[in-house]
Amino acid sequence: MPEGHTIHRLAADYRERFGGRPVRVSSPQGKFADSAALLDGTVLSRTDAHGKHLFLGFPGEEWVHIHLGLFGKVTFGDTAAAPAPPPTDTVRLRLANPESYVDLRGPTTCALITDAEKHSIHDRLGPDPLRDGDDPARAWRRIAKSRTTIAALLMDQKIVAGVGNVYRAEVLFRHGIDPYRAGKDLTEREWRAIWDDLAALMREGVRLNRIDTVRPEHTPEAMGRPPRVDDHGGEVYVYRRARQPCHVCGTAIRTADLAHRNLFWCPGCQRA
DNA sequence: AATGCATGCGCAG
DNA sequence: TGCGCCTGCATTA
Repeated sequence: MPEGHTIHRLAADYRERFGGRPVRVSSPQGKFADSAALLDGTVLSRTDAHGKHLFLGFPGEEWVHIHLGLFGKVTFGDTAAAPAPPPTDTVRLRLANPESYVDLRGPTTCALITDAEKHSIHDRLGPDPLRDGDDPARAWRRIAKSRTTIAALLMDQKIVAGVGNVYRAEVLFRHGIDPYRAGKDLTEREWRAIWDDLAALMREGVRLNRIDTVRPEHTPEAMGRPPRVDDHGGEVYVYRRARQPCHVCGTAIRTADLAHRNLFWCPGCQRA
């Protein structure tokens, strides 16, 4: 689940269901129990998201800092009709009010932090295409002088915040860029196009709560092919499609290990 | 039952 | 560069 769009969507959903009124806070699994007890019964005042970091604001300038990592999951439920299910022993954090509950499992981070600590997290993150006013030029200054591959740079949260393995693969495909090209060999125009595209794709991701990257002219209907939905729930060009034919040119999609993550690309459409 | 794998990241060396 | 950490699911035996 978790790339930046998921986190921004969660910030909105937590705020909508729990914002502005007292909330029950607990940690059935125990690792957040002390902090949960401090927060229990207080008001969730605001939420924020930057890249893959989620922040839940409580009185006294305190925040719950959540990072889902690779496995973290969040489940919302309605309790107006039926009571919330008993929390299992893996629920790190549960918020509840009379209408709703939300369970957090398996996060890399769930910690109570100060406003100053939150600021230092923002400081070490790059601009986020989903944050209004974030400046792509900040990322460009670093990309333009880097010998690192653009595939690695896009995953570096200090450079750009919120891009994960799916958006990385898909946006490079959409712009016909070889993932192994060095950052310094991109043009500023290419970078701006990537940034603008990420902003649009990720906004759509927030709205639909899934990742779709296939342009209208390449949908199965437009190309006269049978319908498809990739098994992670969206429609994509290359992500997890190793050895399958490219939807556009038919070349077999390639995969390689890049810093312990699977990279996918079409050697036909993405040339050096 | 055991294994492998996943949309992530921080740390040691 | 490799390792550990968080969990659930699908696949293999």
